[in-house]
Amino acid sequence: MRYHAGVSAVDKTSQSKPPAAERDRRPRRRTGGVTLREVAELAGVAMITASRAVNTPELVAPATLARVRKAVAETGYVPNMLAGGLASSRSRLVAAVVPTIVGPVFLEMVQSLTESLAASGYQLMLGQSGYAGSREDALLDAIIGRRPDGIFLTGIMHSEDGRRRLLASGIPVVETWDLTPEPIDMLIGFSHEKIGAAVVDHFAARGRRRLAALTGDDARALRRKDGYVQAARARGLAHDELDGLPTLVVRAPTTAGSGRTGLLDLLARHPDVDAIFCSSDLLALGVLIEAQLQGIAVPGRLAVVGFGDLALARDFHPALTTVRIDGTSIGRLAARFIVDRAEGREVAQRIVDVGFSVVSRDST
Amino acid sequence: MRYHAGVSAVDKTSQSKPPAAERDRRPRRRTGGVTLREVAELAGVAMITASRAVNTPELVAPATLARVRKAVAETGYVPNMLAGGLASSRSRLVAAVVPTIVGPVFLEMVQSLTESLAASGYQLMLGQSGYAGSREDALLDAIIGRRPDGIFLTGIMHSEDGRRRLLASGIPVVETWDLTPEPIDMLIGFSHEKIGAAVVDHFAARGRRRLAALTGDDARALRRKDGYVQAARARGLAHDELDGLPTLVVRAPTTAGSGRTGLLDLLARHPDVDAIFCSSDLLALGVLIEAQLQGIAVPGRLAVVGFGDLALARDFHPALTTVRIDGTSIGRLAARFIVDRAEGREVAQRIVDVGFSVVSRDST
DNA sequence: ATGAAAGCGCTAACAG
DNA sequence: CTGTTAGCGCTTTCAT
Repeated sequence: MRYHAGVSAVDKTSQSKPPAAERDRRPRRRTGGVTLREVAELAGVAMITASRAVNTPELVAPATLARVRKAVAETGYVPNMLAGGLASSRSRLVAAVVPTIVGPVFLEMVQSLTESLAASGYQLMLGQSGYAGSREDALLDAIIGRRPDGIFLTGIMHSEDGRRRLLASGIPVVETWDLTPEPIDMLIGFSHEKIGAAVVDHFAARGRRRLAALTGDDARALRRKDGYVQAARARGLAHDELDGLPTLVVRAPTTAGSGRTGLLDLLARHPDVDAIFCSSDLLALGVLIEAQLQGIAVPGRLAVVGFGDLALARDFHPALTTVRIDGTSIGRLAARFIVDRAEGREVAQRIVDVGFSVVSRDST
Repeated sequence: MRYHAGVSAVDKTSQSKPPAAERDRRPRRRTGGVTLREVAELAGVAMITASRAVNTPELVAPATLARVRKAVAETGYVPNMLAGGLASSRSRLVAAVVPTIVGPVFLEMVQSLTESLAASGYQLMLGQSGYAGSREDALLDAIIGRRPDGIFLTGIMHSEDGRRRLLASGIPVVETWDLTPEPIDMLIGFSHEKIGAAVVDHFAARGRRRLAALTGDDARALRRKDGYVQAARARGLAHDELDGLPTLVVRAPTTAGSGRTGLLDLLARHPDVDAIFCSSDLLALGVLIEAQLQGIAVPGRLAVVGFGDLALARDFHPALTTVRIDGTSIGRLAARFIVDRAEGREVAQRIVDVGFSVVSRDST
């Protein structure tokens, strides 16, 4: 349509008022949405007043507020939070990093985090690092570049470089799902070693003497296994010839399929095993499925404990004894920590051990 | 008080001197990070050149590029994408709305979407609408306000108001997981009715005559059930006295627990049922568990079909026949659509029916 | 290939 | 309670 004049035509722009759209002088992009300026003009107030009406209505006189609200409704104004975030250094964005979203263990946590944040007007950005943590570093730049008001990490950040960059960014960080004496910033976790020990207690209390472990090969699962083996040794439950316990390590992410084959493997090598601690409920479910198929009575001849407390663990037959982590609490607490920080409040307790529970059901 | 005391958390590379540090005129906040200006100064180029070196290195002379890169490395500069997004109207953020992240059906899709987007430098924002869709409207403002480069919707946006706002925002939208002749913008889906019909075919081909349905009460599951009942009627498989089929509707989200009680309910009322279509794999797994407990042979006396193709469906015994949706493809395709749009390319086909497949296993 | 100027849309700092 | 002013950090436009 319009040919961009732009050339010649000196046009000193006596910038008095918006010229009648007759000639565009310096064409600059306009995103095209309704802006606060238009709302303010329509309401007959200054931009900042319109801004206050939207963000802190309690600071605005009722009559003014009503006029601005009317203008907002008429124009369909939606605040540009990118601009707002830039001006105020508050993006109201929180980044979460999970190894993978598939695989049910972290879901409850992410769900609770999303909801709690949404309730405070924050939005979640999701990043997947992969179990290997390979993408973690690239993710970090993508995340820090968005200047989120908080970063939620599943697990501890081990890479020195990652820690440094996170620290340098000045963004509040919550590490979760593990414990360490030196978190980057805040920490909400539990002890994987203690879980292993608690499972040994559970088995021992039920008279099991021949413990075994079936575990995924990710770092935290292996630490649970180590805690389990240690505790078994301490109780004199270790196999002497093994200098430990019969253990089978399978590739993460774990599946019921590897649980099924894992059981067969384990029994082939150690037929007298009478208790298995699995590093995930899926693995444990696989063990239960295969045990049933093989006519191995659970809990009669074999006791099984899982990890994660899937909904299915309760509904299975036999119902699965498992270790429960309260993901909902972790998510909610993390959201509170981050929002508190973002709004300038001090977080009283920076390291929280949320613990775990062994949910005793029919499989033991 | 070690971290985040306000601005500078680490020693900022002994930068020579912030110019004109003494003549403070009007104090204004500084977010405290390294900015492009500092990089440019250190490299001895204009800001815009530094910007080009970072974003479009092919437009910059090699020597200049090297100097800028060095400055970036020395300062630890991370571009502020909020500022960049504001200036360029390209946030490189994509919003995804799912009913819930818990409940495994959408996960595969979200995972694939996240990864595909990340590969193109885009980040996912996650929003949960709840099955009722109640929060959908509030979510919409939160999303539009962030000016994402694309919006991914699980399901069709039905609310007129929502459609209007989405349209008005001018943001590319991908609706998924369903079909409609009039999508807001782009659509990647499949027919729930046809799924119901395909399951009837599957049962009929295996000689089943007494079909039943066990279904969650969310809209799409009910449409699958309707397609199922219609097709059964068309084949003369309907119960005359019921004017349809034995059907039990349970509250979403569905669980194995409701599958177990559902089976008992259904059989109590219709003992002759020989095939059940469940609206989710979890429900179907519950049916399998309870059937085994009751000594009902599957598939001998009862055939069972699920929906979603959980990993566990394959590993169960008997392995579960189920309807598979290729969430990975949907996610990948959606990412491509959105990125193409964001980068100004035209999307050739705006409506895609990805279909589904009935994965035949031992439960039928 | 590089640069100067002019904002993107909004809010923090002061005044009144 | 309302307004003025000056940017947040970056990229676009136009000009070398």
